[in-house]
Amino acid sequence: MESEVLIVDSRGAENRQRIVDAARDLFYEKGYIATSFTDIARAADIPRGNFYYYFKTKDEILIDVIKSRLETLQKKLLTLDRTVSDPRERLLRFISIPILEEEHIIRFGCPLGTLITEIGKSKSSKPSRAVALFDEFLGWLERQFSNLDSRNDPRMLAMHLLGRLQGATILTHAYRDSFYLHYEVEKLRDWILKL
Amino acid sequence: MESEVLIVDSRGAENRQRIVDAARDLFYEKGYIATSFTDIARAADIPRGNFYYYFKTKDEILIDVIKSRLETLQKKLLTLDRTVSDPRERLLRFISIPILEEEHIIRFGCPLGTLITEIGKSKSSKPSRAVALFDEFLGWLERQFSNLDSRNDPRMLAMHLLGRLQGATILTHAYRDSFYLHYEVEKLRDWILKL
DNA sequence: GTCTATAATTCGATAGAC
DNA sequence: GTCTATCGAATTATAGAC
Repeated sequence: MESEVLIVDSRGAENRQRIVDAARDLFYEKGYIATSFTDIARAADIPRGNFYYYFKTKDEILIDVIKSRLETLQKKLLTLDRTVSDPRERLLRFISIPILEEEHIIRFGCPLGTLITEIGKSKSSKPSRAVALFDEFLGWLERQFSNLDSRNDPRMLAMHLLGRLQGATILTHAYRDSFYLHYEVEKLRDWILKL
Repeated sequence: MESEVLIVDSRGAENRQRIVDAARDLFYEKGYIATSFTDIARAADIPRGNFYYYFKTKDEILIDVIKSRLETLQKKLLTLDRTVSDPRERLLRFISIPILEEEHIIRFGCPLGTLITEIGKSKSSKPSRAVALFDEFLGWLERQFSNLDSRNDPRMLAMHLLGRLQGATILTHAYRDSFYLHYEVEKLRDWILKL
């Protein structure tokens, strides 16, 4: 055993992160309600008893999962901002993301859309938290459309784009087939190029 | 007490229907998984014990709920076929349905879309049963588009229309606001008129 | 901070009296 | 066909030893 260990703080923080990562995957694959504490504990390889040290309720985990999804999303969009300067090209890159995630979408739908829809049917203030994920998308899209200097309201163009992708995603998930997703993304490409 | 009673068969069939009706509403408002037998029994005003005489499992109820939704849908589309002869006019009537159901969509989303999405994440053969609801829509839409004699594949046009409505519905439900639904339906109207 | 044992509740489901 | 009583399994959650 070496006297120097690089991983200094292998306590709390790491376990907590493991739980959030596991929950994030399970909420996506099985759904929020269908996922039990036992499921998460097993996936994160953390004993059920110890589990409660980190999270008291499922809602608390959900909040962190949403935060995690938000951070991932922000990083992706920031990368797009940095590597691509033309807003039109950014949008084209954006709509190709579902194609890249094709296999997951066929099996589980959109990670954001299905979560927001499911949470939307519950009471409490959870829905408004989840919708922050769409806000992030729409804010970014709105900025790109603004820079395209179109005659149309950029907010509406943003919602139109997001809505069509969500619709294509639902059909892809429902029919377990991505042929329509490809078709719709092609149509969106044409639409963006004409703006 | 009168010797003649008009309601002759107040047994099985009626109770069964009450259960399906209650389950149908609850699955829509709370979601399938979140709805318990107790919820349905209470809403249908049928004792939990007696409940099992009609349905053994939750899946069996789901099958009948899907059947019920399918019948309602078929009736609506049949009525459209009978009262409107022009396929273009039929399509315009069709896309105005979500507007008529606006309040429900804001609160609970699309009754078909949210069910299919939720069921889609479960195992077993349930998903394919639920997708029959989309099939019904798409079949009808396809026939209308065929009669418009367009250059495009009617199946793709049907999916495009359904997808855009589903997308608009998701955003309406997520943001608890129908302004975008109105905007999108207007755009669809223009699109249909140009076909 | 880690883990076991277990409480408390809810759920789907059954048996059997009426 | 109606209803009560209840079972077994699963789930959230806690108390407390280490």
